[in-house]
Amino acid sequence: MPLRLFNTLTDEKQDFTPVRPGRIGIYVCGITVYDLAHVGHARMLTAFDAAVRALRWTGWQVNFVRNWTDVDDKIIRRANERGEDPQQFAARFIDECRKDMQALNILPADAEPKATEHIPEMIELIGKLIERGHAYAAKGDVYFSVRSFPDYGKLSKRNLDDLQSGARVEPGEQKRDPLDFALWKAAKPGEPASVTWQSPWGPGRPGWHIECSAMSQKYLGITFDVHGGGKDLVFPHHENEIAQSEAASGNQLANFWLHNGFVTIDAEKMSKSLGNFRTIRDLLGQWDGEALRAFLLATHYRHPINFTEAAVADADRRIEYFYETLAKGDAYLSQKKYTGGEPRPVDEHVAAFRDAMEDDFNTAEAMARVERVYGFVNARIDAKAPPAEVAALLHTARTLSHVLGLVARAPLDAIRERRLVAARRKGIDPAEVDRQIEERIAARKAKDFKAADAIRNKLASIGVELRDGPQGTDWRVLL
RNA sequence: GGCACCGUAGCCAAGUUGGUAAGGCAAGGGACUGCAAAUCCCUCAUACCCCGGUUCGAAUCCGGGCGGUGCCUCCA
Repeated sequence: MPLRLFNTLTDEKQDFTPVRPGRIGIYVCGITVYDLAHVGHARMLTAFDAAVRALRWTGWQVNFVRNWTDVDDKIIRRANERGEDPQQFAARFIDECRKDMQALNILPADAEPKATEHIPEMIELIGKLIERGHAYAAKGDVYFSVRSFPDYGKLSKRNLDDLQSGARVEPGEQKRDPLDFALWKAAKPGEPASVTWQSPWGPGRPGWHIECSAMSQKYLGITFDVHGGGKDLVFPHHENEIAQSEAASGNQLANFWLHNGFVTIDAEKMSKSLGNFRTIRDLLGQWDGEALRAFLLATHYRHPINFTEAAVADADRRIEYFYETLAKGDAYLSQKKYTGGEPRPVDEHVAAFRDAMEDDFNTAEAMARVERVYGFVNARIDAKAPPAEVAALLHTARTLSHVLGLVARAPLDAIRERRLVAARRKGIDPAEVDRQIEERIAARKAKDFKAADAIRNKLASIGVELRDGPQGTDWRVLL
């Protein structure tokens, strides 16, 4: 099956055709770093990470660019409030964000350009726009003249007259038309030197949109394959990028535009004003990073996801099931002294998974396919199937999970780590649990099942579940 | 007001270039177990917000409603 992608530009699912055969250039608008990243950022990161992994796995040579916006009004304001230099402030949050990304198993992009490191490219692009009559300088600011670009609105399906009514001019702005937007902002009194650059129009700093036009062109060329980001960027950010890039070059910016849906909380968009804002960091204190990732991948990237504890718990259960199955499979093969070498994946399952991912990155469908494979692993082990058969299924489950960026750890390590996270969430003391288990083992040896059951019930009441097996007694935290 | 999106079982969620409803959770039954848990097997939507229309055939297309969300200002 060919790769099919839903394109915001055409509002339909289309067969993908690359600019250059076998290669895909992708630019995704990253994060503006003025605070810890939230679950919405996690969704964007996870969606495009899974997409890139899937593309590589299916044989595409991918050039993936994800930028950092490290200069903007909010960064400057926040940094000022804390008496910190804006550049250092932004750099600090990039570091914090990278920690979160690691926990979510997000791979680094091929290039992660920062806006502040591409000021000359932006100045050059702005110069070209002025030259071509699409932009004008006014008292140290430079604005893009929206009316000079006839295609304006083609991505967000808006017409200029509708926009006109809602547009407004901030005090101090020098716009000729309220719809025009800033390419360059003159430095204001008191702004730190670290966020002020010299330009032909005087000292200042770039507007938000121009960085993506400049950086995407630098790393991916004039017309590239895929441009992505959150749905809220469609207007005005991506619309403005298109206007800048296409007005400057006369060519299409990107052939496919992909936008991920929002994460909502209690069915409302997260926002600071509503106070329903959840940072990744906050969640990682309670949940396993892979469980969060699985939660985000369980819904198609374009649809909204409603964040609930129950939904994350559900995803957590799946990750648990995956690791338990891997551990059981590994144990089975080693017990059977299996030495069949590198097993072949099971074609049927690989094909079903691949079809799902190539259908507009349908991770929900793909997850269901993977789960089925784990189910087969367990079923065949229970049926005492030949090790070679189990090995093939196990290998398939692992491979496909890795494409989704799941199950990255050694099973036994993961199970132990996950249990600690869960115990912390529930306020359970692992050492105390171990002590009680010792007591119960003694009771069971003495055939005092009444005492043994009493201990189990006591532990169950605080959310600890015991598992008696041939190797002794193990425990898990109930969700 | 303009522009998009969404409405599928108790819950979550695929399927929407039409062909007769994936999967998960929960629930019930069974195997296994000292009892459990884990695991496996079986059952679980004549039905896809409502009303019309097109069609041999519609959850999928068209029209009209109802309900919800987002964007139109910074926002993943």
